[in-house]
Amino acid sequence: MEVRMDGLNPSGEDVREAIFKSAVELFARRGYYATTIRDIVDRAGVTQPMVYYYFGSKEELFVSCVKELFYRISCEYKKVPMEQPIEKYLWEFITVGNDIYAKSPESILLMINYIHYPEEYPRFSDIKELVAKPMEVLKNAIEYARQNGEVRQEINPISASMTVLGALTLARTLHYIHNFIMDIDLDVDTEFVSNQIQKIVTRGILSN
Amino acid sequence: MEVRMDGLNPSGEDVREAIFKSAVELFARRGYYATTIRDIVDRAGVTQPMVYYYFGSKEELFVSCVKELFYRISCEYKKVPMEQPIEKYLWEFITVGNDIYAKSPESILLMINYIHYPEEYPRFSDIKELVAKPMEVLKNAIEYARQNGEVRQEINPISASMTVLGALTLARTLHYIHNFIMDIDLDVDTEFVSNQIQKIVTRGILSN
Amino acid sequence: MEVRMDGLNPSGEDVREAIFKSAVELFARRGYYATTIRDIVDRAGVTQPMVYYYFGSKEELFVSCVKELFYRISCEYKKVPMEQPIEKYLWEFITVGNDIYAKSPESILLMINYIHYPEEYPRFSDIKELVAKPMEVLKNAIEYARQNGEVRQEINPISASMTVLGALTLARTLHYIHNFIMDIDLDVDTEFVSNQIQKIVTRGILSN
Amino acid sequence: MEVRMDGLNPSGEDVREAIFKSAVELFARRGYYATTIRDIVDRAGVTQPMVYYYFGSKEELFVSCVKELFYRISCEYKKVPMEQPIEKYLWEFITVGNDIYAKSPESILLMINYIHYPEEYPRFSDIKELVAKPMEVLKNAIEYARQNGEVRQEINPISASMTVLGALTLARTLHYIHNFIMDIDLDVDTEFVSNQIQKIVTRGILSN
DNA sequence: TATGAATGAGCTTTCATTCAT
DNA sequence: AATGAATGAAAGCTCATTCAT
Repeated sequence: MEVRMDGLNPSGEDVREAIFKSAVELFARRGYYATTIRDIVDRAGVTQPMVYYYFGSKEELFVSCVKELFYRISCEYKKVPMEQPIEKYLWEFITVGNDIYAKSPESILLMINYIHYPEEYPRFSDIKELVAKPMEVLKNAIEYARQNGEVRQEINPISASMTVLGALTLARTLHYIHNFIMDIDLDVDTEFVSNQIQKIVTRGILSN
Repeated sequence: MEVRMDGLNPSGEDVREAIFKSAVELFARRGYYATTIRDIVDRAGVTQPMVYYYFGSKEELFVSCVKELFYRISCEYKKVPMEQPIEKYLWEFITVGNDIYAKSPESILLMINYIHYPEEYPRFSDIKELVAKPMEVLKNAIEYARQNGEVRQEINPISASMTVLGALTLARTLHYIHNFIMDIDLDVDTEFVSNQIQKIVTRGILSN
Repeated sequence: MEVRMDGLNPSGEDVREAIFKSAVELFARRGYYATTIRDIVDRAGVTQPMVYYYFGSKEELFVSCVKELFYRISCEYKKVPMEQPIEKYLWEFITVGNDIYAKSPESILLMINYIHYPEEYPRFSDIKELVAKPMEVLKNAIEYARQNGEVRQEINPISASMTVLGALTLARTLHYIHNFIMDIDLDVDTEFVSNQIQKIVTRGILSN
Repeated sequence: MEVRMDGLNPSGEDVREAIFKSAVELFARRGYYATTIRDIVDRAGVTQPMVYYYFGSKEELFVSCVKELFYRISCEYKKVPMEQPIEKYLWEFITVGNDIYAKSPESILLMINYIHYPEEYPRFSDIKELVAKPMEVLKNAIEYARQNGEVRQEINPISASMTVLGALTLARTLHYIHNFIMDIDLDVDTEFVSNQIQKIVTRGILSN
């Protein structure tokens, strides 16, 4: 499997890419079991055996998607510099997630779902560390601020980061449901809610 | 013709109950599509047609489960009295959820999953209001405290309740994954984390 | 199984009668395999096991219906007196069938279907002679008229009776389809068509 | 890559054809509901999913069969030239049907059954016109002869054609039952009976 | 007589996957 | 690198029938 340096895809890689994209969207919206290979290839405009040629099986295709997305977002999160007030850090961290969600809600959704679905998705040990990465990045930043005395001692960094990510997760999910699936009672403006979450948590953890 | 005190039919309702219980557990852990009627009846120790006799179809069985669980937890949440400091209210609210989770994690999981799974589960318009209920109960309490001046004016009650519920949701899910599915990196002590969440949010929203 | 002399039915026989009636209607319209025991008992307002109590099985219920109907119509046909011009006889014979069809199209339909459906219905050797009876009655009348010189020698009575019954059968079926099932192109006035059939066949077989 | 002269796909269309043939035979003999997909594929020597690959569903397979057969026979009937004495026309018309019946009784049976079975078969509006076609062809010929004065004015062409087709239908059905299903009392020689029917009807409708 | 509850067998249909080309 | 055709296994569901009362 030849490694390519450029961003362009020859006809061959186009097929692979089309499958990948279509798979992410469908796995995200419908889940692993409710998504069929036919759905994926129809949307991608390719034939069924191509999935097996490029990815080996449905499961491997799924793993590829999840890994790739978790890897990408971890990278983005890591770019946020820790050497700044935790208040600002938090906001930038949240913004990174919001931007990705805005660009392709499915990417975020797939990750959310994967976490919130104990057994629905196939679980693979080599995904473990990837799944925990984003939360770890945030935890490290809060820990760092706590060592600086910026954050109260009694605050447990992992719980704090869980609070932030859990809140965002729910907000984005409800937003998605409201906008794309059904008119549930809660209309969520992600921008505004994100801001509120940041305010609440910041004040909740700051020292003075 | 044995007479029973509980109002249930001698054997009839037992079968129904067994199916229900087994369905909640499996739907919660595996999701709707990955759970088969055969799985459910095998675990319940009954035969397939019984599902159709008592519930009509897989979908109706699922709806029954979700409705019932959302209804039950809403009732519990509503019992928490609003006429007390928001700090205490929050703690009691969180405790109610934790207790249910402790008793039957699957019940909570199913509700969590149902919310976090845009299209995986079948969606039914008559579930809408039930799904939104728990969050509404919490929102009303925060709104009430805000009108009392206990909570800062700039705090938006819906966002605050989303923060609480989202955080708890993620905490419980990670706990479940860690304990029941796979040894993911984050070992979560729900008691402790709940306490932290309550602390952070309380401080984050209180007036002074 | 007590034999009853009167036409009244006690509550017991009511159930049996209700099942029978409902069965005839449904078997006639939907056929044997497309009619379920549930359909029958629902329409009859009784419970499923009653069918087995009174008739033993679905098949036996069906046999009862077919036998009974063929027997009844044979009796009616036999009442038409042979000692009259074949032209008049034919008309009376046709009229008997039309009257029954008018009163309960399903009775006639069931017989028609049973004949025209080689394997759809279960076949039972003891039904054989009953099925052939109506045609035999007509055949005998024509044979009688032929011996009298009223009908041409070259006419084969069985073929002639087949012509009459086949024509009537098709007419009634198309009438039924048109009126009860779907607006097929051929609107059939049974009275008028019967008259035509009688005219054509009479002239077709008469001597001079 | 073997090239075939008949335009059919090497193996592909063979499978399709085998399913079609087997379906016609079984639907004709047993009816729609008593025929299972398993029966069809077993007889055809193919696997179950092939039915869905080529026809989409049991119902669509059935529709294909009925449509195709009605279409074929209509075409044959239309080939009989109207510009000849109605006596000869009738004979040729009858012969066309007899030939097809001789070659594959099931084809004719399926059409007969479809007409004589009000609700047993699924009914589709787009089959309506096809079903009425053969009778229309015959009706037109008789109408034509009537305008020429060959047929009496008081004869209604539609009733006359109903007489012919109904008679033939019954004759063929009884023949089929006698020969293929059970030894019913009426042994029918289709050739002879057809001849009789033609004689009776011809004389029945002719002018002088 | 009558019933609510229960069942084994079998139905149509779909799925992930592979083969021959 | 790509495809049309094919398949074994299993899904959701229904049916005629029976059991316990």
